[in-house]
Amino acid sequence: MSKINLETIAKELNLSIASVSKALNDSFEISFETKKRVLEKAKQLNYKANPFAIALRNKKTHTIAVVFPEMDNNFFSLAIKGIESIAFPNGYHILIYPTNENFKREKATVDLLLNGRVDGVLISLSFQTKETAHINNLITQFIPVVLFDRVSHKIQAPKVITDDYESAYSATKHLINGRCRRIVFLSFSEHLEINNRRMDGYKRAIYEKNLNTDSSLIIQCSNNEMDNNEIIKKLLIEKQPDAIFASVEKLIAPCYKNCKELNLNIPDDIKLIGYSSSPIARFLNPSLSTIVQPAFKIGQKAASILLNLIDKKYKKPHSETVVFPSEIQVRESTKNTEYIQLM
Amino acid sequence: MSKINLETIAKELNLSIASVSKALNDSFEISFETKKRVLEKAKQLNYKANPFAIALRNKKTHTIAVVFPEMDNNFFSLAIKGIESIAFPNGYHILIYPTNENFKREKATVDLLLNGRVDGVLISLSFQTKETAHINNLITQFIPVVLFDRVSHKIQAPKVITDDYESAYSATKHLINGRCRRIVFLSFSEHLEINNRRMDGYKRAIYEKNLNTDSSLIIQCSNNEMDNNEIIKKLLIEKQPDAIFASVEKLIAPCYKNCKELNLNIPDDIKLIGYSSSPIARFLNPSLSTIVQPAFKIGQKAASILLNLIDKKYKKPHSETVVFPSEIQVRESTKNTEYIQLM
DNA sequence: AAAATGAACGAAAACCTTTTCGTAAAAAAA
DNA sequence: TTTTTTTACGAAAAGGTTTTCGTTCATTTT
Repeated sequence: MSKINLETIAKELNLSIASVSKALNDSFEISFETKKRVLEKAKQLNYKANPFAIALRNKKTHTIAVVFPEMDNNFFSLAIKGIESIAFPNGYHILIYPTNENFKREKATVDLLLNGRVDGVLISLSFQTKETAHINNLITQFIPVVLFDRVSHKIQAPKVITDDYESAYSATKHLINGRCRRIVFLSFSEHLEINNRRMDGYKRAIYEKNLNTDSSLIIQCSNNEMDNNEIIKKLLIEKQPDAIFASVEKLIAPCYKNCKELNLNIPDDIKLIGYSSSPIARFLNPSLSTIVQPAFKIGQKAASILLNLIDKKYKKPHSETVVFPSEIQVRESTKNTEYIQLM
Repeated sequence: MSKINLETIAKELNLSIASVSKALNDSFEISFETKKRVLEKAKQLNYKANPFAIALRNKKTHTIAVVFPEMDNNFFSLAIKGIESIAFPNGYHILIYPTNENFKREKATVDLLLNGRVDGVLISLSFQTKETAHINNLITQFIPVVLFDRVSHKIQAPKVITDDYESAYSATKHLINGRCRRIVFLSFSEHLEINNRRMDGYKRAIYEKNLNTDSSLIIQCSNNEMDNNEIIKKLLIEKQPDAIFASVEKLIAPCYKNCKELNLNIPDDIKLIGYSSSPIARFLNPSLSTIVQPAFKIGQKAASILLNLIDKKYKKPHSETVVFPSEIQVRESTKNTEYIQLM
């Protein structure tokens, strides 16, 4: 069965290709009669417009790309779900490019997108990303870009983030109020501004209470699961912290694991809080106090800004930063059971 | 800055468009000298080939689609990660189409793919899908399709699944060995064959031990979180089961929740096991016994079969079914603590 | 009745690339 | 030297669509 195109329909109806195209696009130049005939014939022949011919001609792909660090990550899954909830109803297709937290990979994919494959790009930076020239290239080529969550001030584009400084400050204060004095901050990537905003929120709360002026309780983690496991085990033994603040979700599991192995009771011996988008944090043992980002909303907002950018809905060059509040959910892992110790 | 195309390069070098194209594609027809000049000029002008023109001309998109039920789902996230690990190194782009477990949505997206936007499609059926004509349409149009996890025998295409019957049988036997007699099976979608394979494995184990001949302990769940919560609460009260077997991950959280609310101790009062791809099942309270599917591998295998299909690597019409084994991980939620009751 | 307007459609260019086939000149063979 | 082969390149078609600009014929206006 050979391919059905406009010419096929045109020939069958003794029309020109132009008229068939116009009829299908409901142009005013075509009579009602003819439109009807064309529509019928198109349906009868099961005609499907070739999306590449359309994209080539119209310079519009109706496709966006999402470049993000990690596929198996509750936050990004939810964010992409939010993106999709905006993109699909607006007729946009979504290409995904997980970078696996790898800068080279991120740069390679962004470079790939310079050829006009997509109308716009949503990006959340990788663990390793320190320079952002590759992304600025996109912008230079007039490809709309919106950053979300892991953003950089070096990129002049709209950004959608959460109140990282404030939420980290609150979480740390929550720990301090729970009588914690040696609070470890598990830092993720020192290059990422989101990490530093969270760390600054932590530091602020620490300094406010004059807890420890040195930063020996700020622990740099890696992106490697095994390494992190060792780092956390070592820290539990050497630093003797009374609380851990995990700046990203993936650092939480090794905390549970090592506390269990070292016979450290959460929350009696050590309290634990962390950023998390897992729906089952409340069923962990003990249930985990979390800072929850509105991942779905972040995705939605980022996507809708991107679509507006694509459709040139903004008068002036546009690079607002939208900040969503995170929510702290207090559970057992930071519960104060001091009364037991008093007995 | 106007768009750079082959013509731009051709004019600058006093060559024809044809020669430039051939040079860039390293054709034997072009001299080494000329190739070098073209390559240099292309780099200098920052030339990027238009992917749509190429796709139009070559009838090859280097893009695949993944149609799957749910974005925020550990299994599918991991499976897509596996897909990506094969697709990207082979130069394929990935379009994602979550259906949100909705049949209309699934059909609409599959219909969308009939226009040749992609070279092939990976599909995992939605909760609601009972008929598969839409997918067979794809195959009729010679668009390669590979099914994974949630497959249907009505579709003649390669399939990648797990040993659902066997793993469900083993899991049920594990519960029976733990002295469970009233084992509830939480069925997900009665239309999905995967659900029925798992249910059959459960039934087999039940019948083998002559536990209950009626099927009143097979509980049909929905895709709605609130509904499922009510269903499970009701079942715990009315059926008084001593074990629950959750056929999908999303039914596990409401089990924990309602057991806690009804003061049912897991595993003393009631045991719990379920299919899950969550990395933190072992940190739940109590830690969850799981049946783990090799989600990443499933994605990889499905993708590599699809790419072979696209490249026509198979001599004959190809519709093998690849079955991966699942792994049962026994943890506290099914631990036998009978000795406590003996005391 | 002549002129102006409007409705309905077609020809052709443009979007950018690849590939077939043809051609000219240079090199090799006769 | 003449003929054949090889090397290196160009012209043009094809892939499918949209859009601009004509053109024709019917209708309305003066």
